[in-house]
Amino acid sequence: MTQVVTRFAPSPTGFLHIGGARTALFNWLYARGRGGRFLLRIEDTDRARSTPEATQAILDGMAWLGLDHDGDVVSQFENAPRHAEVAQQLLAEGKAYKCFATQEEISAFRAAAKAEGKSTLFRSPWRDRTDHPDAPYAIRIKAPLEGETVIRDAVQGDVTVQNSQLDDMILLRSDGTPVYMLAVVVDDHDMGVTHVIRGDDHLNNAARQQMVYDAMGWDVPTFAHIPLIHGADGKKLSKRHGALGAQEYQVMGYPAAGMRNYLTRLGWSHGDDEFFSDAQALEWFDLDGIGKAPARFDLKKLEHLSGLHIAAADDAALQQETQAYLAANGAPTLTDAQQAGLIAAMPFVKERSKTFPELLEKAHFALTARPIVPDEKAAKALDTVSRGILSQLTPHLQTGNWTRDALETVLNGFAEAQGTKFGKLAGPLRAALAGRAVTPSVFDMMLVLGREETLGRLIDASKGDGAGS
RNA sequence: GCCCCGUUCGUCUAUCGGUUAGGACGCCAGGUUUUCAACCUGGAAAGAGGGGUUCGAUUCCCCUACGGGGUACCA
Repeated sequence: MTQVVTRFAPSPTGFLHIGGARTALFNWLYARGRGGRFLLRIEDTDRARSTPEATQAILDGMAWLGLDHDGDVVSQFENAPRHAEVAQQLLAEGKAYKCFATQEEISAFRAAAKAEGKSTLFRSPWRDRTDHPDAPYAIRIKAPLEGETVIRDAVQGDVTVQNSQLDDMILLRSDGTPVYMLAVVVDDHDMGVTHVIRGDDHLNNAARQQMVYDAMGWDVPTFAHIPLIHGADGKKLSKRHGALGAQEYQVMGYPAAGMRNYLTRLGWSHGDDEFFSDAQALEWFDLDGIGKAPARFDLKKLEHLSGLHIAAADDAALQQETQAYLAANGAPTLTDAQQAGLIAAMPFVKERSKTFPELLEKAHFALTARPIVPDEKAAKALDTVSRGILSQLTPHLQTGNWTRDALETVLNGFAEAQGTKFGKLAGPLRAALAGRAVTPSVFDMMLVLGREETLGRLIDASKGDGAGS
């Protein structure tokens, strides 16, 4: 049993696309779940469109998602000499030939063929000629004219393409540079890639690529062409569907674990399992669980899974990720006091938040120092009557144990004495302690804050300090 | 134009000839409740259309429709 080797091979022409992120994730899952290797190759042969910034953006996106690769990042462009060498070998073996047709001739042919409604497949007249002129030439593969090529795809099944539908593709351009179709095959072979998991936009091309494998006598890797992700309207994902870049989801505050879970489940299934850990995904992921139909991106479900992952995550890890979220947004870093407050509040805020901005909002009480400035909704809860009640309550909290049970006894007793229920007290208390209307339980906040801070805030509020009234 | 692929609730999906077509998100109605989140109970909601094959089709085959992809000296 040979070791599984997968690879992710993006073109560095922009950020890490959400679809690309999923492709990378599938490759990562497949390799890592089997003790294999996951490689990264940048397809930068298009010099005009490739930029170092884009490469970095892809690396950053993968880092956010926790998709670590093995070995160095491979530059396809740097392998150009090797690609040319393969083309020359094929030429020497008579499996490829020199084509002197100019691009003008070819496009003129195609235009004419199209006008007549005939096949635009270009049949080079140079395939069998030996009377070569002294002129620039491209190297074309000598593809079989008859028969069929079948791609044994792990997701799509056997896909048969008639060889008559394929022409002799160019291997090396007349300027000596290799074409992508040659480069992928050579690189994948040289890198020892055993499983090519990629978008199904490459499915048809796989037939042409297979011809190169065959001509070189190389083993064809296992292909798995996965359907692309579509937008909510079923059309190809584009700008109008919202965020396309994987990292935009980090900026919006989704946890990487939630994103991994969601993306894994999008177009792949393991029975009815919806919410799972990385360990489970690694154990369960397999090619035959991948669907053949394109899936639509659903933000609501991502949000739901994100909430479950935040709730299940380790406090310290969440602390780190929350700060990374802040950094990704260019927000000021947390002070030491805020960090301490956040970690103390974490157990109570994580189970009620779906995203980091929501978590931060609910942790506001632990991130802010006196005097607490209430927001609009909180201010409404701190009217004159409420402030009066809070000032009456304060003395009751100056003695006794500072435990949940003790506090419940005090507050419920106080409410009863006031002829009301604790529910009526909660609003003003919440507003006084957090300056917000949406927070964790008031008891939890009091415990996090401690007696001194709690009393200070209650006194502030009952005096109207910071309330702006 | 030609070629390839796809099509189960609004969405993600299960089903691998025989099920009251299951689950999840979302939605609706209740419940719980100190806000939010979570949670509990119940509900509405699907096999694109048409032909076959078969005792029996969501499942196998064909056609149509719709969607996607490919058809470059782009990647």
